[in-house]
Amino acid sequence: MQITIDHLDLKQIAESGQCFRWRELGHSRYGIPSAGRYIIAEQTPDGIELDCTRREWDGFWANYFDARADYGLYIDSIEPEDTYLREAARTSGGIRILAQDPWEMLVSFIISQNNNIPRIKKSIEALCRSLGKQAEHGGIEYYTFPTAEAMAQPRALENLGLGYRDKYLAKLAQNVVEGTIDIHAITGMSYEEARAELKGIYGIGDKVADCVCLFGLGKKEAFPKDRWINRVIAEHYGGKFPTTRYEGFAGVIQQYIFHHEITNK
DNA sequence: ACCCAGGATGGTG
DNA sequence: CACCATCATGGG
Repeated sequence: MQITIDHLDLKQIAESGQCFRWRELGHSRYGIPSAGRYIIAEQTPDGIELDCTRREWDGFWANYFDARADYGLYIDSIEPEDTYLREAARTSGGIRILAQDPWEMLVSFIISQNNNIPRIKKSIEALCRSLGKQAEHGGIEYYTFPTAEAMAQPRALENLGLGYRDKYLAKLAQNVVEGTIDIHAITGMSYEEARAELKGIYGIGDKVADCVCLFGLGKKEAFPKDRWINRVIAEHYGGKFPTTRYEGFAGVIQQYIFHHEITNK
């Protein structure tokens, strides 16, 4: 079905570093898995074309693409004299904050630490291929994201190229299986509560906690600061970014900056 | 061969 | 509080 929507550019989202499992099937055409579902999306002049029903769009994918939010308002709120940010929004204004699976975000962003995006994708692919379940959609074969139970099996995380992060993931998976970590409970928390709870998990600090909040818990006020963002804050904002101006959606602004940086340097 | 990566931890001053 | 070595691995 055809969706008419502005400020949604699949290519920009695919290279925005928030999703690691989109598969490029052709020019501006992607296979997208999420939470046990799968969709094929293609960019059109005034929106996107999806191989799902209206019911599936209304019930799941509209939320996934944050389609009910007005990103024009976010862009228009940018400080007019902030030429750097206006330029970032100009090159990256097609990004939306995807509502992804919290468990997948936890695992993915633990893997992301001190790592580069191509290798993050490879590690996650290896994880899914080894511990996920084989599935098929529209002739495309793929692997689902592994459950905590699968990842908690002894030696399950060996030989996947995860590096030193495997011990964080093993502990996380065990705690989720035991019930020591309750992801559903965290989903129901405020940003501040969820962030504090996430930071208590072995291997999760400020940055990863904010990524999970932003991409997995729908907390658009989260503003993850990685090396790129910190560099921009130092070079363009005198060491302090005015997040209060963008109250409630600073994470959207953060994505414009991040994408603008990694695609132009 | 070298530097770097969507950082976090544990130790030290 | 701030700094700092260390952590696996491989992309560029």
